[in-house]
Amino acid sequence: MKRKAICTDPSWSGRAHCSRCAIRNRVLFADLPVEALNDALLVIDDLVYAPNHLLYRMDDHGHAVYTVRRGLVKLVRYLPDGTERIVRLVKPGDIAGLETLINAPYKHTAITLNEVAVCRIPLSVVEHLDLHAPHLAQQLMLRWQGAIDDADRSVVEFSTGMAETRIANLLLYLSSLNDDGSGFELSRHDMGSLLGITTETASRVIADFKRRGLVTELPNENAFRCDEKLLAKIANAR
Amino acid sequence: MKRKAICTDPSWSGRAHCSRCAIRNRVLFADLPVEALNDALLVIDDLVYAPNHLLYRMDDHGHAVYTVRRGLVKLVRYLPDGTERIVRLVKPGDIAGLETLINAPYKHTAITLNEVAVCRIPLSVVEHLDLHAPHLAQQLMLRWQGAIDDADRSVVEFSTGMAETRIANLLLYLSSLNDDGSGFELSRHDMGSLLGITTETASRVIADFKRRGLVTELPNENAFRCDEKLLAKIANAR
DNA sequence: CGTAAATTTGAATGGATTCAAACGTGGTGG
DNA sequence: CCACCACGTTTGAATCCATTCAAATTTACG
Repeated sequence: MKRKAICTDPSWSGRAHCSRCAIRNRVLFADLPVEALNDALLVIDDLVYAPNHLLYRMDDHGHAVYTVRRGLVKLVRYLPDGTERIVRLVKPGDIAGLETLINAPYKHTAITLNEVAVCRIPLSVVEHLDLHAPHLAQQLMLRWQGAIDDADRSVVEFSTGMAETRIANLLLYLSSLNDDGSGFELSRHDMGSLLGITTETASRVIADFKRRGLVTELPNENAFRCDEKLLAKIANAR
Repeated sequence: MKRKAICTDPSWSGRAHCSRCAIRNRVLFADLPVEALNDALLVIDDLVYAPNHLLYRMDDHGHAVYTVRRGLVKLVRYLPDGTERIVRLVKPGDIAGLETLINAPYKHTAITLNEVAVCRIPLSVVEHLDLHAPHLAQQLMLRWQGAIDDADRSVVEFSTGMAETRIANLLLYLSSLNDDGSGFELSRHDMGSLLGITTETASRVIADFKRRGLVTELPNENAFRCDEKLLAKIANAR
């Protein structure tokens, strides 16, 4: 049961996020006849997933990309011993599964961390638009570069130095994502597998930060209010 | 003093590597009038740099991308304390400085590791070709995805687990690059800053590998012959 | 041949992991 | 409503691994 094209439905509540969408943005919109756009967007699904839901699995060859509208998605690889390593996080405005555009199978397993709202865009839509709207290539380049930036951050900020430094960098990053201070909480386990440290170490450092007043817990579970000045000091120490 | 367009000079010795070039490949070649191509390629420089030469510096806004024809280039970030962290390696066929295509300043400092041969391609050439040869977009996507693959590798294989595991993964990767076993040697210091460990630890592990017969030194300096079976065992252990 | 740089090795320290147990919280069923 | 269980977090103690600082050794190079 396919719903109607959400992007062209003025009553759709997710409309506010479209300006961040690689497909439906001002530049692209201007180029295309409205009917053609509507045709293409008709098959875009808007989906809301519960936390810990599998979006796609590594090595599957998918036929869709996912633009995240709300929440966080983790891209993970499984190490030879079975433990999971989070390669990077996909935040609102990012696209997961870009590799399908070059006809490669998914290179990670994608799992929601929070309640996540995504637009599922079939490969055929992107290819169709690519022919009729050259500007899409530029938009896609932006997303691609964004993925590289995030990957680089995983190396430099999240996988380098002492556990304290990594946690501080992570907290600063997460709080840079949310203006209001909600929606981007990670379990100690996920922190660990994103930072390349154990769950216990993540817990110890966070507990220590709380005692030192660097972070204060919000009524919201696992949400923090961060003292950005002091955290930055830790992140840049040594 | 500009030399003539190397790509169109049949006597050029680097011609064999052109098939791996994003700009000058079969698909692209077929689409374009020869004269237009020659015009565009005229300003492409082929350059050979000594080891440890700076290609570009982070935060500079450049007007060129570099396709590597021979050798290895390291992309580094400098940590707050001044130490360098290698984010990833650029190998033959890869492009360094892709971020200039979205008009962003360079996101790393690029330094040659070996004697490196590159083609320096001005941004204007790429943009010019982009208009006249739509297939270039697909080629660029491939390079972009390649960069992401390498960044992911930096996280999963080079920044995760014990020092032994990381070194084993690195040696396997390096030996997968060279069929003949030459050209891709790293100093202990560079190994360390790529793997997120100290120079001493890198040295200790390599020395241990040599004693255990996992690698044997070649007359070539810092070049190894690896026992891939045994190294894979170490990389997948635990 | 002699000096600078890179590699190797040693010993002590420090930090993270491991294994274990205690604690808190949410949800289920009696 | 409470007892109980499952699950995530916290804490502890011992061990292991990597770092640090230092020195010895080798290699590169003028």
